[in-house]
Amino acid sequence: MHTHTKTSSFSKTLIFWYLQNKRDLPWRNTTNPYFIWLSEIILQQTRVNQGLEYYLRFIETFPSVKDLADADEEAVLKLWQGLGYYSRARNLHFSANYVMNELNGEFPTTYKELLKLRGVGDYTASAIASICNNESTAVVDGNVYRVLARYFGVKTPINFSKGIKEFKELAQKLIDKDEPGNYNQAIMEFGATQCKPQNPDCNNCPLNSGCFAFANNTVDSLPVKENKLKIKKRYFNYIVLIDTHNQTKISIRNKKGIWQGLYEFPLIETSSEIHPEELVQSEEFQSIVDQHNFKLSTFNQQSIVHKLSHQHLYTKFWVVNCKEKLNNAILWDDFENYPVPILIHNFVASFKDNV
DNA sequence: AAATCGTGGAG
DNA sequence: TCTCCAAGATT
Repeated sequence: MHTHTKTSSFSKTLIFWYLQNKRDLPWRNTTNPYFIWLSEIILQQTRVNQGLEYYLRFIETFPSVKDLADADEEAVLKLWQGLGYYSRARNLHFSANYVMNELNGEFPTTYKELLKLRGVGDYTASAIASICNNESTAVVDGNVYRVLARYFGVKTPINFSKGIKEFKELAQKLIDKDEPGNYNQAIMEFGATQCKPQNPDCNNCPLNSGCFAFANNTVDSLPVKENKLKIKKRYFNYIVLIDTHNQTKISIRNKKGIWQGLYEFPLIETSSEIHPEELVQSEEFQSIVDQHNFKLSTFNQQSIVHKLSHQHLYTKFWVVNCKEKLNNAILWDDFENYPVPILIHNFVASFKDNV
């Protein structure tokens, strides 16, 4: 069989499968580029089940790109809370303003113009352009790597520039130019529900007759990913102040790194777990707490290990009762208005239950 | 160009 | 429990 015939039937089979098996998802009932953009940003590195409720909340809260642009960045982060990779939310808000101010409020639909939006890379620009503008720009996401690596037996590692380039070129050859949007969504949906990472049902697969990995029994080892992720351990000590007026103190993370733009309790980071006496005597603690007017009680003897993709945060929440009214503090009742990492959110939720 | 950015579900 | 990894982008 000639390659052209094989690739053509590959794409047609995918689209045929898709039209019969696609899930009914809200962003599949529109080609409004603003909505498609929202869905694509939300779904970056995020499962459909996790992103779905966020999408519904975002289109309800911000029905148009103008509504999003007019909002405070903090409000966008608050709506994003719990979804992770918070730069997506900040870039989303920045790009909404860019569309309003530089593009006269008209959301772009061409691959080239979409790439200019902060937070929109090759994948997202390809997705929106194919769905909203019928452009033959092939998407390459985690699903596409897997489907192509298995079907065509591509063993190039997918997490280095060589593999990224190679898979993009292959995907671009395969795209159905008559219906690029359907093709792109088809191969992703196929990867998500049929050609799954683990235990795919290969015996009941419309593409198994031409699949390299199925024929060679290498489904489990494709795609190839060279993972040398180093997990760093960090030790966080949050100072949870409680004063005589139902107040506490929070601060914003305004440096680069994790959780930029989110709030947290005053933080003392140490190089290892620290004893209460040592903590109380430290300069940092004394700059946060008035030396003569507090009583310390640890909330958790055992550190809470909060696991990020490449950091493990060994966290203790040190509850400190203050005997007078704090300055520059917020009411506990206002706490829920601030965007916070899920680690902080969970602590406050359990803390409330225990009081 | 490799490291860095969250969170949660599945097996 | 532990590992993988999910509609990636940025630097």
